[in-house]
Parts: sequence; C-alpha cells; structure tokens
Amino acid sequence: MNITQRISGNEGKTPGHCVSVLFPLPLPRAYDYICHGCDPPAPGAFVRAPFGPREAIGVVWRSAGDNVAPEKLKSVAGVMDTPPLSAALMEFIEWTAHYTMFPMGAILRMVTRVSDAFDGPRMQTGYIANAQAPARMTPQRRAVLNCAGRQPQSASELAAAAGVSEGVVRGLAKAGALTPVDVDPDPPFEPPDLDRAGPALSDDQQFAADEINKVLAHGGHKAILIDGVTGSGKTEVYFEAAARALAQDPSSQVLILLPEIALTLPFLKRVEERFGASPAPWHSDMTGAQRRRTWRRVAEGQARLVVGARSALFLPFPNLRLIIVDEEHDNAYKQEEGVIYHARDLAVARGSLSGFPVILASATPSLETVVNVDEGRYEAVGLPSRFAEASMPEISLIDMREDAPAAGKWLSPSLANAVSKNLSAHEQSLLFLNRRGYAPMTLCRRCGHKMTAPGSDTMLVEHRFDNRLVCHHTGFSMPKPAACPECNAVDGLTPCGPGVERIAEEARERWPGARIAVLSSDTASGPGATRDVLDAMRAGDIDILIATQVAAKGHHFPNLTLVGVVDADLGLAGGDLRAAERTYQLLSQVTGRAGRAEKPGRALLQTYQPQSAVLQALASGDRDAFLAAEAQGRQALFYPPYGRLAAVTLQSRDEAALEASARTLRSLAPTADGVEILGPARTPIYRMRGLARQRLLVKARRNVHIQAYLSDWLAKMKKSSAVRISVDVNPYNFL
DNA sequence: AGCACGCCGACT
DNA sequence: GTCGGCGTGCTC
Repeated sequence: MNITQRISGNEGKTPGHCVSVLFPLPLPRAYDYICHGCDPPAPGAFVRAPFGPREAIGVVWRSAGDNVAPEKLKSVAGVMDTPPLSAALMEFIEWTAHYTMFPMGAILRMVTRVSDAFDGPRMQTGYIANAQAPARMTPQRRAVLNCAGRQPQSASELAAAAGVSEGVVRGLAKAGALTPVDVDPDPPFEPPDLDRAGPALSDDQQFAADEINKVLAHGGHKAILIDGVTGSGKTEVYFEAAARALAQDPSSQVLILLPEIALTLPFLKRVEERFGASPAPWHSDMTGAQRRRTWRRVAEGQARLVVGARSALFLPFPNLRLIIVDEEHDNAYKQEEGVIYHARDLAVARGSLSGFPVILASATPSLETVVNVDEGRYEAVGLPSRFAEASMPEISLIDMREDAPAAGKWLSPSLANAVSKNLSAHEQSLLFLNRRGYAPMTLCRRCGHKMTAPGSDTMLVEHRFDNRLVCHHTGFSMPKPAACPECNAVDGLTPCGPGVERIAEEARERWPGARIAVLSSDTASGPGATRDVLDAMRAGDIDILIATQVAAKGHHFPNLTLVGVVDADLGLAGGDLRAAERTYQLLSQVTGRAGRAEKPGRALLQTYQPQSAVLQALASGDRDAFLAAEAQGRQALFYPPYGRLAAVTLQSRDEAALEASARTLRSLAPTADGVEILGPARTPIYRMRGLARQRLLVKARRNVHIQAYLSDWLAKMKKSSAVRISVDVNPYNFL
C-alpha cells in the first residue's frame, strides 16, 4: 500500500481560548468550543462537552473546525483524567479516515469504543494480613488468616481460598485482624523481562534476527517481511525483535497482531515463556472488564507488550515503537463491517507515520507484500528451512475425473487407500474441507426449490448435528422442515454436496473402528469442545480429523502424516481477483500440517482441474513461480497491487430505485486519466437481508489519488435514505 | 450515534 | 380530537 497519500493540510490556527473537539460519532469533523477562564486543554485531551441536547465525551483536536460565530460557541464542560491521545495516534486517525473514506469521528470511535473506560477506576476493597489477632478465634477465622498475605485479596477471593463464607472475612476486618485497602480493579500487567535470554536460534533464525536488528538499530520506519515456511521459527525471530524494541526505550510499546483465530492460549503461553510475563491481550471475546483493563493500561503506557486481533491497532498507545503482523497474508485482517479497513495496511501506515518498523510474517506472503519487496519498498529476510530438520510434505494431485468416488461419496479410492494405510500404521490423518455443516445446499427433489435465507439469495446449509438449516452469511437459522415450503412435498428436501459433517459420515462408514472427530468453527458444543478436539488430536487420541480451516491455522499435530484435501478447487469457484492466491495460501498452510521431524508427511489434493496453475504450483512446491505468474496476470490488467481498486456499493429495499440510482451514479462519474469505471452490476449475492445491491468498481492506475476521485464523484450524488451508498477502498470481498 | 421535530394512521 | 409510528436532519 502507498502511504504517500497525505492528508491535505488542515493548518487552521486555534484562537486563544477556543478548542475544537472531535466526537467518537460518525461525523467528519471537529466542533469548536470555548474554554472560559481555564487554560485550553492540549490536543489529545479527553473532554466532556455539550453536544446538541446532551453531553458527550470527545477529544481535543489540533485545529479549529470551520468558522462559527463566536457567540454561538458552547463551553467545554470538563477535562477527563484519561491520559491524552498521542499526536501520533491522532495523525493515524486522520490518515485512516482519509484512506478508508469513513468520517474521522467513526475512526475515533474505534479508539474509544471500550464502553466504561471513562468511568475511572472504581476502587474495590481488598484485605491484607496484619499482626493483630482477633479477640475470638474460630477455625473458620484461622483458615482465612492463613490465606491472607501481603497481596490484597478481595473478600470473595479470600473466602473461596479458605473455604468459608464472605461473612467471616468481613467479621475479621471489623475485628481489626485484616486491614482493608483500596485495590485497583484493573491490575497492572507484569512488565516483560528483557534480561531473559531467548531460546537458542538456528543459523537461519540468527541471521534473520541480526538483519532485523540492523533495521531496528538504524531507527525510523521500514516494513520487513519475514518469509519462512511453516515450522521455520518465524515467531522466535520476531520475539527477538520485540525484545530489542522494548529494550531500546523504557517507555516503548510493542504490538503483535494476529488473525483472531490464531490468537489462542498456546500462543499467549509462548509469549509468556519468552518474556516471563503474559502480554496484554486484545480480542473480541474479552469481557468488558478485561477490555477496560487492557485499554487503560495501554493508555497509561503500563502495558508494554500487547498481543491482539486487528482492532488492537486502535488502542491508545502513547509510545508504540514496533508492530508485528503475523500471518500477514490472512484475509481475516480485512475488517468488513462498520469502518472497512485492512489491518496489515494500516499497521504499515501507522509505522510510517510514527517512524517505527513494522514486521510482517508469513509462510505464504500476500502478493501485495511480495511486490513491495521486489520493488524495494520493503525489506525481506528469509527462513528457508524447517526448524529441527522437519521436512516439507510431499504433495500430489488426485485427478477426480479418473479416480472418481462412488456415487454419493466424496473420497476417491486413492485418498481412501492412503487413509487406510495411515490407519494401519497408527498415524494420524486430516481430511480438509473448507465447508461447515453437512451439505452446502438443500433443494426440493419434487419442485426444484432451493432453500435460501429470507430476503437473501444465500443458500441454507444443513447442519445435521443440530438438525437445522443455517445461513453462513446472515446468521439466519431454522429447524430443518419436514416438507418443502414451496410445494409441500414431504421428504422432497435433499441435501446436495458435501460439508465436513457429511465427510465424517462417509469416514465412519468406511472406517468403523477408527477414532474420528469433526472440527469446525461452529462445533455445536462451543469453544470448549473445539479445544478438547485440538488437545485430543495433539495427544494422538484421534485417528482421522475432519476439519475446516480452523485446523489449518496455528496448530501443530506431531503425529499427523497425511493431509487429504477433499475439494482443492473450492476456493477457485468465485473467480475474484485473489481467488488463486487465496487458494494457494490456504492449501499450502493445510498441507504444511503434515509431517514431523523423523518422517516427511504426504498431502493429497482431490481436484477436477489438475492442470490449473495453483495446483501445479502446490504440487511442485514452486511458490515463487506461482507468485510471478500471478503478478504478471495482475500487472497486465492493472489490478492491485499494480493499480488501485475501490468498490462502490448501493443497497436498497426498492429494486427500481436501486437500479435508477446506480445508473445515475454511473453517469455522474467524472472522466479522469487512468480511471476506469466497471458496472454497475448486481452483486454476486444480489439480495441480503431484504436489501438488493448493485456495485460499481473503480479501477485506477497507481498514481491516481482514488479517494479524491471518489469524493469528487460521490459529492455530486444527492443522498437519499432509500438507496444507501458505501465505499470499500481496496476491496477483498466481492460478494 | 442520539435526539428532536414533523407529518400521517388507529385509538380513548 | 390526541397518541405515536419512524423518516429527516442537526449537533459548535
């Protein structure tokens, strides 16, 4: 991504006792206020200010907003004691707003979202031991006193530890035998231990770490790719970089970004082992209190090492000095709801704005990143070999046209034989199919009706485990009906195609004695069950694991020697510009699960298009040739990263109005050098939740400021509430 | 995002 | 005659 697209100067000088305040609301600019008497708070300060009929919390912004008659200005109501936002973060907010074309306040809202961060620390009462014995001693009281120490514990903690009720604790406090103290409900994070030596590194790892150290020592911004196959030890290398960045400055902070799904307890444990302290976590299923703790401690600069999912980019770091983006190619970094952004791209922008390095790590780097390396904008260090002599799996293709499964079955004879052999050798197999549920489509044998979600052109997927039909796009679900809702034929509804549950059914039939488990993100019994399956797999208590991509990300199974990909062509079907690249990345990651130190693994890919470039590249292991061919194809068409792309999507309940608006919008498009408009066309999934959608694509040369073009264009369109228009700069999802 | 204002349907 | 539905528009 190109970060030379700077924000046009907003150089307005703030008048003496005026400040402008940006609110975390979807508003494009700041509003001006007076500070009567008091010194105006500095930019970055959190303030309360009247806003319309209510009061809101906002941030003092650098420049005054547009001119409003001074007598109309309201007064700032008060300054919060929350630490102010750093100038670097404010600049990042402005840059992100311009880049994504979302209002500045909407970006600030991502920083502020932590609901009760402003309530301040509501102190809790903790108890510590003192020398005074209570007048009356009881066994319960003795138990509590034995548990109390110099570290304050809450009444409930002490009571639980002593196995008594809280009343006993309170009684002791009243009797003076326990001293109550105020305890911050958000305990500080343990500081990382920077004197702790890291693990011994291999020669390759040491070389890579040294190269990165040179960049860190030099200072300033640089993006560095750590390019290494699965198991080559990228993590240890970037841990060294994190340690170095933390040691350079006692207040510096480091952020490790992971795709949500890879942010697991085992990863946090690895960080803890390396740094002797658990990092501050940030991910979507933290409780309100956990989020507040991380947010506050980051804002204070107390949390120095943060491990988080993409939204951690918007934590209020006062002195962020390094970002590491692990699995940088992962499309989960693209936020598709609310403010649409790509966390990898924003991470690089953040580093560029603040002058610190950004490390990208991947075994299958994105074409964007590879091209940035080739063109000299990014550095790269390679980790060519697997650590501990583990070898790469041998990958072969199964041509399904010649090696066809029996009718109603999905496993070819070759793949089935390979699994059988593995079973008798007491080695584990993984059957991979990136499709949740039992069957991806349900249709009526009598009338041909396809089951779709209400108001949507999305297929309902049968989940036999809980006997429901589920929409994977809208979240809609219903019990599987007995009769076709269209023609009322009983027993006409037929599951079509395979999902993991159906492959499991076939496997259980075929290998009745084998220990078989299914793993997908919606495993009915919840996330605990997922962990149990993963543990069982690692422990060797499962013979055949049938899984979606959840098993591909960040897990290592030591006794897994065979990976069978049930449908290697699946990801190619949609045909968007990144389909081949995505397929390569996913299948390369899955097949990389096979193999261990002493014995190379095997991977078999079932395909109907064995000649396709992706599958040939996977079979030959020639990643760089594949990337080169892919790059050439994109370059010829000026597709990203050789050109810019933006999607303009219109949506409405009213199809006629939608079509008319789309045509009008098209006709208003300014002609500009190096800009091409494609469409309008219906989106591939035309209706979603009752809204019909049309899309225009803007394809521009790299030197075009596509945001400026888009805002000129969209400003000409009078906005209506019936047809909503949204922009996605650099889209990844074309559904 | 809230919250008020405003203009059309079914109630005491 | 009023209560209230949520479309539209503003917030220094």
